[in-house]
Amino acid sequence: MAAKRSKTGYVILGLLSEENLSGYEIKKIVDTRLSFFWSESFGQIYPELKRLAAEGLIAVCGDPVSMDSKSSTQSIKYRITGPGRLELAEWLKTPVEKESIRYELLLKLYFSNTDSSATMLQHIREFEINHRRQQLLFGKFEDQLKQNLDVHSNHSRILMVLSFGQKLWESYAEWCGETIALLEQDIAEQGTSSDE
Amino acid sequence: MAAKRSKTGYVILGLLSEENLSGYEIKKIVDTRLSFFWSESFGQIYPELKRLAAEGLIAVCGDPVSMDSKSSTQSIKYRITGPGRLELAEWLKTPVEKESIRYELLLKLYFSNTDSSATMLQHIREFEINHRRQQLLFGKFEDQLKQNLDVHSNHSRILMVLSFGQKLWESYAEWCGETIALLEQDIAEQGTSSDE
DNA sequence: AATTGCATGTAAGGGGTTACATGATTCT
DNA sequence: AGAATCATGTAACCCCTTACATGCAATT
Repeated sequence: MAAKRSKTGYVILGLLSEENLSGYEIKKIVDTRLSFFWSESFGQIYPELKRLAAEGLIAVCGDPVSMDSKSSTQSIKYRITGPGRLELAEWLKTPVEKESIRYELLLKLYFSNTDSSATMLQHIREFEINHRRQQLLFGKFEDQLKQNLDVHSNHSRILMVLSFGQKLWESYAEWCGETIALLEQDIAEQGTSSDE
Repeated sequence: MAAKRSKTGYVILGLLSEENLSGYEIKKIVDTRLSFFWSESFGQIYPELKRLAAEGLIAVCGDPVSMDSKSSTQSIKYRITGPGRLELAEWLKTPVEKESIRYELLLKLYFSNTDSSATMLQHIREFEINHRRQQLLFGKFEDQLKQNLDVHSNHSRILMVLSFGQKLWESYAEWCGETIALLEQDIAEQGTSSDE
């Protein structure tokens, strides 16, 4: 248990605990499988990979056997080490820090007034579209996961995470529907007075 | 419409658009009324107040009436200016940036496996407790708001924001209940089958 | 008189995004 | 050959939190 490290480090350890990956692949996975509750950028991943390697928690895959399929010569694959697994396990035990969530949409809505109904309507519609896209992905992920339950040893945990996302996104959808209706009503009532 | 400023600036402008406030009061309001979807720290607020004042978007309340008495010797109240209101209105129109949400709880759950069920159970119970506390506040806020509908001109908007929070927190509660049950089941099964 | 709370402020540092730079590989 | 994509890496910058410092006010 080294000094407090950034969350990025644990994401890397966590993903490497399942399979050997390159920085690029890690980024891709985060952007797809974890995207609805996490994000990382290259600017964090690559330096952190070097840091973790320097600490001996991960190591470059030197084995020529893993060069099988389509892996290219320039891609640097890492594997997790014993100390790395320990570090990951240790982190899992530490209390979860309070998440600080910031919804700019709510901020705008909070400070808006009746004469900006049209604008807010537009914002919420956009919010709805973006999130509906993600909502569709949940179904796909779930199907994929249930098809090969044996690939990931922790598939039940992943299903729990997915369930969290589904519930949240359902809330989003519900709220969007209701709020859009309210705003449209606002606009209709306002129809008599001046508007842009 | 000055250069792109931090969100803090708009929070300040938004709150000042309703009433004159000091930095300390702004912090208190954010920590209560906005806390479930936003946060600010003094380190952001005070410098931003000065920046906004320098740009002429807000100004120190120089009310000579309250200066003579001892009421406001140390507290510096600000008011929004005409340009400030314009800037706020301008920002309301700009598209909402994609929120980047990070749930460390989900990260841990995602990387956990069957032999850390007890730990995860603990994490989720803590999550449940923390969020149930907030959930109780929603009711209070709603009551307060409905009692004095005339105080805030934009009470309907605030109700929309509250509704968002309520739906989200209901999802949290629901998910916690289900997931805790699953984990308890895991642990029970693991207890009977001695070891692996 | 001393402690606690109110209120403003600053400095350090971390965490994270963005933009840029550089090659290699693959596709057309 | 040229374009697009893959892949690694770095540097600058920004936002934000934390910790600290200060002084006034009210309380005990």
